[in-house]
Amino acid sequence: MKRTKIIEILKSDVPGDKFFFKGWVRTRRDSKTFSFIEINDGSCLKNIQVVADDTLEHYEDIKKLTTGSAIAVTGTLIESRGKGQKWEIQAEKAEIISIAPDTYPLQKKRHTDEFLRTIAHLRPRTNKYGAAFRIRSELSYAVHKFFRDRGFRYLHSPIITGSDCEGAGEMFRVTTLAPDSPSKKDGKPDYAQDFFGKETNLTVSGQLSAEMFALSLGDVYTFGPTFRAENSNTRRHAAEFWMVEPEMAFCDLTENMEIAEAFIKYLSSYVMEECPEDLELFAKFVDKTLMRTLENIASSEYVRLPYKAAVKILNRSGKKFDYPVDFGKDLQSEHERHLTEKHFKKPVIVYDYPKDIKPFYMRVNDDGETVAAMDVLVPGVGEIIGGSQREERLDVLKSRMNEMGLSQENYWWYLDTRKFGTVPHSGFGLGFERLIMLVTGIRNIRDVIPFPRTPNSIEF
RNA sequence: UCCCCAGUAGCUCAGUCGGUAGAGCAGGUGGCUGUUAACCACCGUGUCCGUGGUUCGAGUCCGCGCUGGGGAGCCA
Repeated sequence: MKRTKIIEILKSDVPGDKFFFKGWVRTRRDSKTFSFIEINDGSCLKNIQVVADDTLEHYEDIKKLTTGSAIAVTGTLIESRGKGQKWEIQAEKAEIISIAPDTYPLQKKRHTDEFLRTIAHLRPRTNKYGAAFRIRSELSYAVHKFFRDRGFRYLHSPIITGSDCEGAGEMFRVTTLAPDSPSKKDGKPDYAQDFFGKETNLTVSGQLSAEMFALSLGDVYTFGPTFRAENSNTRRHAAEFWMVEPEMAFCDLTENMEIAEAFIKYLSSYVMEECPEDLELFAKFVDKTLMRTLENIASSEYVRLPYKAAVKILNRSGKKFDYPVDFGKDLQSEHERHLTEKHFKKPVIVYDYPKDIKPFYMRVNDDGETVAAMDVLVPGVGEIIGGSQREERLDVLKSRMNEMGLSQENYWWYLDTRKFGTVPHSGFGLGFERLIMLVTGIRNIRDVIPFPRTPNSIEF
């Protein structure tokens, strides 16, 4: 008999069908002449309750089934006589696959997130983490669907990069040189002897690649791992995370913001539509305001706020900030939080930032002091998207690179696109983990990625 | 990297004024019951994070270190 997943069994609308299924025991309750076994196979949040009578073969062994054990069951679907579940399975055959010893760390009670992080290899077997990672999977699909439906092409940008400065923070070095290699030059590793013949790192962004392809295929996006060697110790940062980076040709900042807003709205609607059961768990146990937040994210008009206007609002707020607000200074977390959580109480897109605090590739505005940058700020998570219209004018781009001390030689291929058929284009980066935090209400990035990499932490 | 907080049984925590550690859950045994984090009775459990100090005496006070968490910066 073919195995059926529990999610399919529970979709039944008539009793009487015979099923064969496998899973892990979540809990067992014994009665005089039979035993209730709740089984979960990870296909959905719900367990299926199995009624195992003492007339079954190996019933003595069935009574030894502990939480975490694995079992295969053949039985008939019947309407449950108890409360709490519609269906249950009257077992005809129960075959024990393995018994988990009583040292199994997951118990039938609530554990702290901190403890579960120490057993990251087992935590997806809990309701909460199972739900989080099913949602993560569904949202990955939704990302592809959103872009594909709009005619975007999916680009695999490289993980190893030779660009010595992608401009987004500290990088992890990639090398095949032995640590004690004698091939040193002026006390530094002699990269000419290295695998690629030059210094290489893990990528901090697929943007530059995406620009090249946007200027060829039109609309493209990347979706892959990204690495930052920053010594960041916060609940919002990881050294390895996944980023979605669309890049659009013939697209200005306004259209860029429209796509960013539509993207977040699509993803939050998608998860409400496709993952109601898993979402309900988070609304119940993690964040009581989650559904209201999601409705807000999915259906409110996002505020468009020039940086200068943001500074004005903050200065007039009457609120004492730890850091002063002033043109030319970047907005601090406390400022972003005030705008999105207190003042507007919904997502806010701040744009046209001072050029001195932004990277070389952002397009200089006509005022000469701001660039066409935008950040999407959401309540609770903060910055979830950062993007810009890219500088397409060769002369302006070159002088910006000079100002910032970047070598044009290393970017000859990047500059080529401004030489040959340059066009206005724009793009942004969305932190995928931050999106999952937003839609689940989970407060720590370490709990939305299977095996988190953070400073001093890479056990799994 | 900086600031703040925490570390006690397998897990979640309590521990008074400095006087030699205890509860729930989990586990074991028995009972009961179409049960729902089942219930009832009984049973065991400790490098009190490590290290140095103060003290007659330290889980408790002080120094240093380690680990974890929160906030800040960096950003997605």
